[in-house]
Amino acid sequence: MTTPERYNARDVEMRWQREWETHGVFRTRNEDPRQKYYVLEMFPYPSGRIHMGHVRNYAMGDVIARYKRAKGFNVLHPMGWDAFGMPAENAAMQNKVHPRDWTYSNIAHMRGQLKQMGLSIDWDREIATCDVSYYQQQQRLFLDFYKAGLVARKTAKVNWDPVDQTVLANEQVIEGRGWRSGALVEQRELTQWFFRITDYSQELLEALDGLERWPEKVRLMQKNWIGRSEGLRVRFELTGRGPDGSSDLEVFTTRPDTLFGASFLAVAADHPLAIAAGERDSALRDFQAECRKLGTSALAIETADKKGYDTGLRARHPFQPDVTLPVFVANFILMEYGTGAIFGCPAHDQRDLDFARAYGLPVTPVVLPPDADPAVFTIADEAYTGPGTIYHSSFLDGLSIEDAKDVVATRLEKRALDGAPQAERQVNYRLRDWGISRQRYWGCPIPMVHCEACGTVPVPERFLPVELPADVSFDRPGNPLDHHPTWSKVDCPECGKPARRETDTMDTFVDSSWYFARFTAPHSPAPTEVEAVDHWLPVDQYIGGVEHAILHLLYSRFFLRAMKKTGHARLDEPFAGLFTQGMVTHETYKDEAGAWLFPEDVVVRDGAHVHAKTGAPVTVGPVESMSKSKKNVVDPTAIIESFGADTARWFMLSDTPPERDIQWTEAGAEGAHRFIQRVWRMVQDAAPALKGVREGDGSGADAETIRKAMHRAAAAVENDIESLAFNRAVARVYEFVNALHPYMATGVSSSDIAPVLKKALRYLLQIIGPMTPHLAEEGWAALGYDGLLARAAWPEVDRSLLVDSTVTLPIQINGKKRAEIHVERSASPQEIESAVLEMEDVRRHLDGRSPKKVIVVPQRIVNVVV
RNA sequence: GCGGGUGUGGCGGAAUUGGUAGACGCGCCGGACUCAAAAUCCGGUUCUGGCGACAGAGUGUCGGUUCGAGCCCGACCACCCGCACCA
Repeated sequence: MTTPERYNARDVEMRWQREWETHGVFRTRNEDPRQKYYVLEMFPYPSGRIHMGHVRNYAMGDVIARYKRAKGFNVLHPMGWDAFGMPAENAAMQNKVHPRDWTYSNIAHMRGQLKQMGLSIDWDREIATCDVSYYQQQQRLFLDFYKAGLVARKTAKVNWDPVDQTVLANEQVIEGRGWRSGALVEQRELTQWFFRITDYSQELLEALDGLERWPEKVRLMQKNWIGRSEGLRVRFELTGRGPDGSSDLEVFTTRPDTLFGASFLAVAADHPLAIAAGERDSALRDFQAECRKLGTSALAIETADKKGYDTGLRARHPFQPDVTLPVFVANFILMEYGTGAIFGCPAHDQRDLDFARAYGLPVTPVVLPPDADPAVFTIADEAYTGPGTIYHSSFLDGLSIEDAKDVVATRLEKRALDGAPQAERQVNYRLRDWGISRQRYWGCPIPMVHCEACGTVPVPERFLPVELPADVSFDRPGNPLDHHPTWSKVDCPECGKPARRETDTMDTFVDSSWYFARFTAPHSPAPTEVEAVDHWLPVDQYIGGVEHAILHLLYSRFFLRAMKKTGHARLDEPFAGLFTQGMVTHETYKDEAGAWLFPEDVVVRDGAHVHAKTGAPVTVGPVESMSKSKKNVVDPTAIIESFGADTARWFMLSDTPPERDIQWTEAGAEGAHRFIQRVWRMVQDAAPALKGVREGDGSGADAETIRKAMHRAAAAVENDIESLAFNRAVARVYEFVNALHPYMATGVSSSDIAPVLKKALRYLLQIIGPMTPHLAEEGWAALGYDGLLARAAWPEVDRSLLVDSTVTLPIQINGKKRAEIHVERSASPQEIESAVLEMEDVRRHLDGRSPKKVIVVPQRIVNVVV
């Protein structure tokens, strides 16, 4: 046996990457007549370096892309950059580098890193959302949406960071403070641009049912986020005029059946009625200020007492004219939901109960739990929200909750108050319109102009793109576009008089809401080419982190609908199949002083973790997802340079199911590398002898064994990749290699085996091709096959070899396995039964007893019951 | 609080969906090769008892259905994730 030198992964990988590129193997044409397959991984933010999460994500996507290509599909597998956003501006402020330069140099570096991974990407379709050619099309979409009534400008409460002088997204507010500045975030009323996503609430909800290849978890999260609830808007007549002149107060409720249990009304601190009342009551104003200050963090909500302020107003109960209810301003009512006002039924709502107890309001149960005694049933400190029968409720007595809701609604709908129905059935959603205004520089400018005479005027298409100015400064807080001396000065497109350009830019989630469509015709002078969108979408398999379960995935679903409405697409749903992969984790390390340590600074000596340089003891902490703050990160480049991309890819696919978190370990990486070396050695050792051999079936029992092994491996891996069970596919490859291994030494020179051995090695290379493409390509060439493996078809599977003609059946006696029997696959139950009862082992366990029953499941099991 | 998920050897995890629990990998133990080490190769590795054939126990806990349960049903425990004053 020859002992070749070790496999030099870096040389080999670079060589094949060049080869693929020269031959344009991964370039995809829209006109290709083969069936299409669109596989997409969520595109990265160009932070500067790829991390292990990217490696995992893109390794999975690449397996699918290469596999589908081998299966004869015309595969679209593009890559781009989610390139706008705050980090570029932070870098500009900290390092005096222009966001554009910072971003594009990051992209260049990361593109190189991704190419090192050997991904089968059509780089001709690469896009960055900060390219003018991209964002000008986005401006066009915005204008079309505007014309179609999908854009609104309205005033809303936003998180305002007083130090950075900018709006922050909810995710950027941590414990009530700006994530960057650490300043206490204020709630401000600002006029902002919105997309009318709520127009599609019902549709987005209903269509979730059709997304069968989405994780149930994500569909549920979206469903809860949209938050549909059916209820009733009820107007309560005030006994006098409200401070704002109103004569009634409208509340929203999902429990009209409990109306007879109402003991108060409450409105939000920002409710118009409350604001009007506050104008003549300074104590109320203080209370309102206190409410606004109240944090929205989980802890604040958990611990905050229910507080209220009696306005002195009284409202009439709709069905009990002589009963009046006090109207409070309360700290637990949200202006954003429903009408910003409720009626409180303490007996059947915990918050209302807490409130009622605090203010001494009556607690009247009106729903009697099943089997409860009405004479005894009382509410203590827990509201009753379960099922039951209505009582203490006049004409509703004896009805079910559902029936009572309907009766109340029907009665109040028919009754007029000030000439309008007193109540109206209403479906309410939690989903809010999508505020897209950001007071930032590094984003897509909103193509609008504010004119004193004409109002808000859209920029005409012929003036697009509205380009970001290059000369901006970051030497003071706030939006650099606002500080720019000339940029916002523009003539009104309608009247020609001096006007002001909109200086808000779009939320970066807008950029990522349609990039998947842009990939289908990335160089088009229009946002999309409808034919191309039609051809490629929906994405057959989308892969990314579950952290986007709501925002990005919901926005994209809305966006494609909006694009359909404006003629840029013809379908509703962007992603037919969604897969959310787990995170990459690593052990954490701390030194004696409690400071975090990088994994490369930690070594194991004599079974103990110590600092690599100082030898000081190191504490091993819990395994957590890789993060810079805890320093438990491993740089993919370091791994690729020492072990090669195939090792990194193989590791990421091995062992752990792709939806779960995977722990990166040094030992695991070495194990993966060992496998790469093993396959390489196996192929290289065999290649000289096999190169001239003609593939065939071989003859004899060993050849038969090999043939079965290869067809089974191919069938199994195919099945595993189709179901995204990469860890199982890996295990099947190991099994196959283990099965082949004993034959390698002598088989290559045996005329019985060599032909089938060669074929088996070809199968092996084709099977591992999607996962470790460089290794496979190297072996393909070594064995003398023509062309590139990357272009080769998936091996054909002979189904007849997948089953043996004989089977081994376990024999249980009273459910315990006691023996096995080898029988023809076709053996009849009767034959098996009599053979089993003859067996020595069986007789011994029967110990003279005669079986009560013998259960024979053909090709499965035999169970003898005594 | 509401919703969802997970629980299998020392570890990551398999188990054709009710039919041989622990595939495959990591780790560990032993052996071969070597002056030695690395690499590689061979063997072993759920636990308990036994030299052994073998026997007993075993998939978070308790109970149930079944000839047969990791898988189905009921009750519970632990951990993880999402949402959360949504009326």
